[in-house]
Amino acid sequence: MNDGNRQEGQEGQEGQGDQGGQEGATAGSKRKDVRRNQRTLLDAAAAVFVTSGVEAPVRDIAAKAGVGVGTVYRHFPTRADLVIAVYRHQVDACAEAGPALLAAGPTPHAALERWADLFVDFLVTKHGLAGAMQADNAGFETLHAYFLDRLLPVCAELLDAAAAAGEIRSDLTAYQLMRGIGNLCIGAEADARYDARRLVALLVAGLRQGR
Amino acid sequence: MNDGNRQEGQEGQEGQGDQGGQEGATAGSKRKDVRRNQRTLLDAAAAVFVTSGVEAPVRDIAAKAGVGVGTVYRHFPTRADLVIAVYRHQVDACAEAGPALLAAGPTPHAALERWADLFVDFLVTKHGLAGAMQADNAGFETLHAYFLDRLLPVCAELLDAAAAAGEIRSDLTAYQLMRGIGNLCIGAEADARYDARRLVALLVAGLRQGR
DNA sequence: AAACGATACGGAACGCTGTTCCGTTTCACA
DNA sequence: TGTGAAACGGAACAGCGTTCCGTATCGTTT
Repeated sequence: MNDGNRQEGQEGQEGQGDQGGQEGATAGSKRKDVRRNQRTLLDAAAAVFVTSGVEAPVRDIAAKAGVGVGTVYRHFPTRADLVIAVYRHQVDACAEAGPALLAAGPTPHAALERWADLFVDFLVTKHGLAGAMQADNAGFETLHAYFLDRLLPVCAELLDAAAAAGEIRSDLTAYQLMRGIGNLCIGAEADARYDARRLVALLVAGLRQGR
Repeated sequence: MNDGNRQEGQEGQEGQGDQGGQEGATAGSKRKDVRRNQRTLLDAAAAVFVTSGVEAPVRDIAAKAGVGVGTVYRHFPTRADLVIAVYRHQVDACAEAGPALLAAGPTPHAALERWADLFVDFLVTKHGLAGAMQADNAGFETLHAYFLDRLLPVCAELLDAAAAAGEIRSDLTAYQLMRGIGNLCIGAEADARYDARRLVALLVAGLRQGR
């Protein structure tokens, strides 16, 4: 689970459905230079995110890609759009893992535990992503919205299943749980003394109390 | 290297002990204007923190106090020192509440729950404090260190007592719990759908599992 | 009281951000 | 091959934290 990103699949994202909509600028262009820059930019961003975190200066990404900053903003109107584009399929994979775990796991609560671990692993391996995903983070609202759109239904499904099975108390919203998990992951990659995974496990365990 | 020559020898009180640290830089000055500005600055900062959060621009604080930015930095070498000075008393109160709750509460775990509530209430009512307290937050290391210095022993005491009483698992460090609580409070004040107190309670409840 | 030396003062200036703007270049199509 | 539309680069703008330094003020000394 180390590398993860790379361009793997960026070229594959044909962008047919694209419910997010913000991808309009970078869909299928007639011009070759546009497509090339788009791809170069995504590769450069992925590389810079790994070394400098998702809050790396836009100029760094532009430099790494060998383009001007204007080009970055033309392709990705906001930094969040760039982050989304880079991590889109990993988020999707996380979303798709939900139902699979629910079907496979011994109990809904076990599935929830595993799904949480998956989500945590994703967040902590992307330098600064958890922090950037914060709701109040100016300029990253789109990122926050994307995570919610994609993962909230999955989280709700797991939560509902566990509640229906009588395993957990049913009065915590999926939104609260998602934010709790996301918050617990903030800064985890920079602090060896802190184990986000552990705390998230504790939180999920806490859901069982007084079921 | 560039020409960033510092001239030392101005701040004469560096070796002065002052460990627990009253006010950081400017304790008892001979000059009247110094003391006056110090006070004005603290009042202004407190007011601005309430309205704009602890990450408010230094210029705003200076303007509110009617002084130049240079004055702010002379009194409080870093923004974190200003934040610490403003909230010191409340942090101290929180630290002192720990042993009191332990003595009063029915069980150590109940005391831990109440203390966590106290800490959460403090954090969420100070706009942005939880985020600023983050370890990786550049320029706020001092703040992080102060919270740790002050509250970690208290948290450890509560945790140890609960563990000794057999109420909780004993393999979570006080540091991890503190960071977990702090993290869960991030952005709580800006999001009505999110209830940090609730999630922290869940986390603390999770400590009981498998005791 | 007046002059003096120390030091605090204000705010311009610096370096670093994200973002916008626009003159110039490149591309696809005719 | 010509041409117009679109993308390009990067200078420019705005806003941040922080530093620097000439000037103003203070407490002391004569």
